[in-house]
Amino acid sequence: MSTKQRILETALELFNTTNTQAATTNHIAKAMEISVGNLHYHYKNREAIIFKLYKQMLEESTLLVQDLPKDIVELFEHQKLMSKVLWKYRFFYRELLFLLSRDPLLKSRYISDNLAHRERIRITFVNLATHGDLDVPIDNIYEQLTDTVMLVLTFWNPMIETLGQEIDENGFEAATTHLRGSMRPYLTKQALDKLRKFDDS
Amino acid sequence: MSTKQRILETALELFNTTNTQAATTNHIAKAMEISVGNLHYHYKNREAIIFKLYKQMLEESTLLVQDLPKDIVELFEHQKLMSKVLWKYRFFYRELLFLLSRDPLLKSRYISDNLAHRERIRITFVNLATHGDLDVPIDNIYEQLTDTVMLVLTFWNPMIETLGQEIDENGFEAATTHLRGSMRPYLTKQALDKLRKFDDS
DNA sequence: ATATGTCAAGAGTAATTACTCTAATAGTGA
DNA sequence: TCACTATTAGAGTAATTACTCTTGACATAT
Repeated sequence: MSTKQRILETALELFNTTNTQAATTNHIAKAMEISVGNLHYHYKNREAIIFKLYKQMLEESTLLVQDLPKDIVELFEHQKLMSKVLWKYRFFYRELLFLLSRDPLLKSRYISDNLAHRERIRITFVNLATHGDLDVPIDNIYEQLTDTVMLVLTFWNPMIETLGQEIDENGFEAATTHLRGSMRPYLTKQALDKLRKFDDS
Repeated sequence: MSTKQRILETALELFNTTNTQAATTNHIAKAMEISVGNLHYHYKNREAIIFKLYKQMLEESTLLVQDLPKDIVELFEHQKLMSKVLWKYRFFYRELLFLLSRDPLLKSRYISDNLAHRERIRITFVNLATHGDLDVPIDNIYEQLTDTVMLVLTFWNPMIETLGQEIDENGFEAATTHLRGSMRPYLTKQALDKLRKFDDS
């Protein structure tokens, strides 16, 4: 593997186990046994590493609009994928607001990505209604559910940590359960049937 | 006002406008025009200041168990109070996980407080059901709603910031709206009536 | 009056951070 | 082979951080 990629992996590992402030570029270089000069040859500074990790995470998780989940099962399958990414890059969500306050570029980039993400989630719920999985009595239920998903995706793991529990790869199941609970009042009989089958398989 | 209290206020102001890493003890001292020596006479280090601010915040927000909201209106009134505190100490929730990772003492303290807080919220929902404001078909709805409240209280403001919106004192109204939306499927007619009157007054 | 504790100033410093710079080596295409 | 570019090591450093230490002013208690 290239040094450039190894730097990312080592940084990610250190960021996840400690935090981005404690893991300086000097530490990262030492941990992977290369010189500081070498590290700085590949990445200008730590911000650049974090930014690259962010973009990498984005590539691993973004669904294009045409590939949005069409029904309830696809939605929960997609959430399974997301949970892996959220675990892999857990340092990022742990420190999210702090990181954004230290890097204006990352901040503006994250915000515009996040707005787009929010819109895709909203569209997904409209899709679900169109496909008869969701029964939406009032219009602003879409906003309601969208906000719930945003909160859970971004902050479920951090919340778990504030309750003294260690998070792990599978810990997101609880989040999925929570999301289902939030949607349940609006799920149709058809959707519930699909989910039952999905759970059995 | 005592120097000791002025330090807290200045630190809070700086923490809120930038972040806890950028606001060093040297900066705080300079901002309030006292010497570093003087600042360190009153507080051992920055961690001590943050810890004190945390305890202050706690005092301003904790309800004793006997004073828990008894019905839906008291609940939302309490949330109004909480929203002021969340705004006043917004730096804390912005950086929550980062701060906990840097200070083990704060971490263990916050976690035990938070667990107690969670329990009080759960009890409040049981209270609401007892008073006929909440209709709970399945038992785990209590957990569901408790998790929702925890997420919203702790992370609503941070989420708003990740969508590019500035938060302010009144910004928590949206959070309240969201919470109501989450509870709506389980609110009784009686509760909805109370809320209508509450909104009019 | 003297002693004692409190509060404050500010100079000084060890340690750390976030790099830069130079020089050397390895690889690659002409 | 030679020229050039890419990669790497590691010494060196300016700036910052997070304090400590000494000194002195005041207030109060004895």
